[in-house]
Amino acid sequence: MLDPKLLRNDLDVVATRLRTKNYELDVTLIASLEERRRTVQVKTEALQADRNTQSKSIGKAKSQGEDIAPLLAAVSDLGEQLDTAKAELDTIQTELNEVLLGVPNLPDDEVPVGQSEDDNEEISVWGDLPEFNFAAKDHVDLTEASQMLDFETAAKITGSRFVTLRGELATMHRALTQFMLDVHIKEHGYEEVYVPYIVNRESLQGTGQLPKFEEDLFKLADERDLYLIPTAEVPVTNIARDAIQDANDIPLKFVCHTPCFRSEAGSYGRDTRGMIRQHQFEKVELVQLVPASQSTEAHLGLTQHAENILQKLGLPYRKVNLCGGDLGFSAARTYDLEVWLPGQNKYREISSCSNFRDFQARRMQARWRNPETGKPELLHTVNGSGLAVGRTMVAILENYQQEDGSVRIPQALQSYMYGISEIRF
RNA sequence: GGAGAGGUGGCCGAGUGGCCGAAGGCGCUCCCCUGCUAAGGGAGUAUGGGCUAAAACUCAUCGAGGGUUCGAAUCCCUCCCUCUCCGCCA
Repeated sequence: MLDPKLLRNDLDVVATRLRTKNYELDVTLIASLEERRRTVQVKTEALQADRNTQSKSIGKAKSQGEDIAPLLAAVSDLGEQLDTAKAELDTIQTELNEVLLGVPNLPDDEVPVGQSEDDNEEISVWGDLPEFNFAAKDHVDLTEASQMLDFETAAKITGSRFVTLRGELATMHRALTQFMLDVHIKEHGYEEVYVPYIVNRESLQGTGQLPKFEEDLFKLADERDLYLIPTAEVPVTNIARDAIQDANDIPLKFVCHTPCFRSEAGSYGRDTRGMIRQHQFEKVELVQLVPASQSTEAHLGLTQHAENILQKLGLPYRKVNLCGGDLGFSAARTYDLEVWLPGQNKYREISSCSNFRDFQARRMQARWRNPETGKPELLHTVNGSGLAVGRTMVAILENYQQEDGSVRIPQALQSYMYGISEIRF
C-alpha cells in the first residue's frame, strides 16, 4: 500500500509515476473519496468526543446522587446521529481502502520505461553459452527414453501441469534444494525457516497477492478462507506482520524451501511443454527485512546471492532490469535472472529479485524501532528466488547434455548425489 | 472428538459497568545520590488514526467481530487462538 499521505498531498505526481507501470490511477475517485472521508471523519469524531464528555458527566452526576434524567434527555438523539455518521464513515473507509489496496507500488526512478518484457534492460551476462556439435534437445526429449521425467503419470494422478520424477532425477531435484540451502545458510548468512504452506487472507493481503490476484491462487474448499502458498514469500515475509522488531534483531535474512502452488489461470497454452510452468514447483526463497536506508544495498546483495548459485552450477545467465510495464504489482524494482535454455534457444526467468520498499511492510504493519528516534518505522522488504528448483534442473539437463544423450552432473552437485557424475536415460 | 481454564501494554499481572488507555511489579531510557562490585531516590516509557505549519486538542484499540447501554477491559452472542485432562494419531 502506498503512503496515504502521499496520495493526499501529491496525487498527480503519484498518477504520473504509476503510468510508467501502465497503471492509470483514478485520481478523481480517490480525491473525492478522500474529501468525503475527511469531512465525515471529522464530524464523526466530534460527535464521539461529545458523547464521551456527556457520558462522563452522567457518571459523575449519578455518583453524587443527582438527578440524571435531564442529562439523559440531552444525549438522547446523539446516539442516532453517531450511528449514522459512523455508518457513513465506515462505508467511505471501506471503499477507500479497497481502492488503495488495488493501487500498485510506485516504481523506482531507475526503472526503465517500457511496455513488456521486450523492453527490459540487460544489465549483465555471465558464462559462455554451450556449443553443441549435435542437435541440442530440450529436457523433455532428453529424458524421453526413461520414466524419470513423467508428465503422463502426473496427469493421471492429478491433471495437467504436474510432473512425476523418478530415480536419479528425483534425487537431483532434492540435491539442488539441499545445495542451494547450504550455500545461502553457510556462505550468505541466511537463517533457515520452516513455515506453513497454507496461509490466511491477511497474509496474502500483506504481501500483495490479495485482493487483486485471487484467481492466481489455489483456495481451500472449506469455510476457513485459506489458500495454498504461491511462493514462500507469503508466509516468510508475514513472520514480521503486526510486529515491531528490536533494532538488534534486524536485518532479518531468511531462506526457506517450500513448494509453490499456482493456478496459472490466464496462461493457457503458454509453456505447456515440459516442466517450465507447473501448478506445483519447489523453490528456495530469500527474504530480507531491513531498515529503509539499507534496502537498495540488500536488494543488490540478495540478487548476487541468487547469481552465485547459477555460477556455482556453471549455468550461463543474464541479469535484466525489469521495465515499468513488466514490473509486478508490489515491486518498486526488480532484477530478473534468466538462465540459458539450449532447448528453447533463449534465456528464461529462473529468479526474480525485488525490492518492495515499504509497500508490503505498510500492508503488514511490519516495523522496527529506530533507537535514534525511539519510534517504530516501517521496514523495507526484499526477496528473490534463490532459485526455482524445477527450472534449475531443466537448465542443468539442457546445458550439460552430451552427444550420447546423457547429462553430466555439475561438480558442485556431485557430492549431493552420492558422487555420481552423470545420468543416463 | 469430549471436559475444563484462559487471552489485558516489551514481559508478569490487577481490574466484573463510569473517576480505566488501564494499578502494581519487572525491563528499558534519562537524572540525582552513593567511592565500590551492588543498592537507593526521582522522572519518563503502547500502537494506529484525525486535525494542524507544528503543537494543543481529539478518535480508536484490553484476541477478532457483533450486540446491550447515555457509557463496556468489565454484561450477552459468534468466531479465532492458547493451556490442562481424556480419546485418537504422523
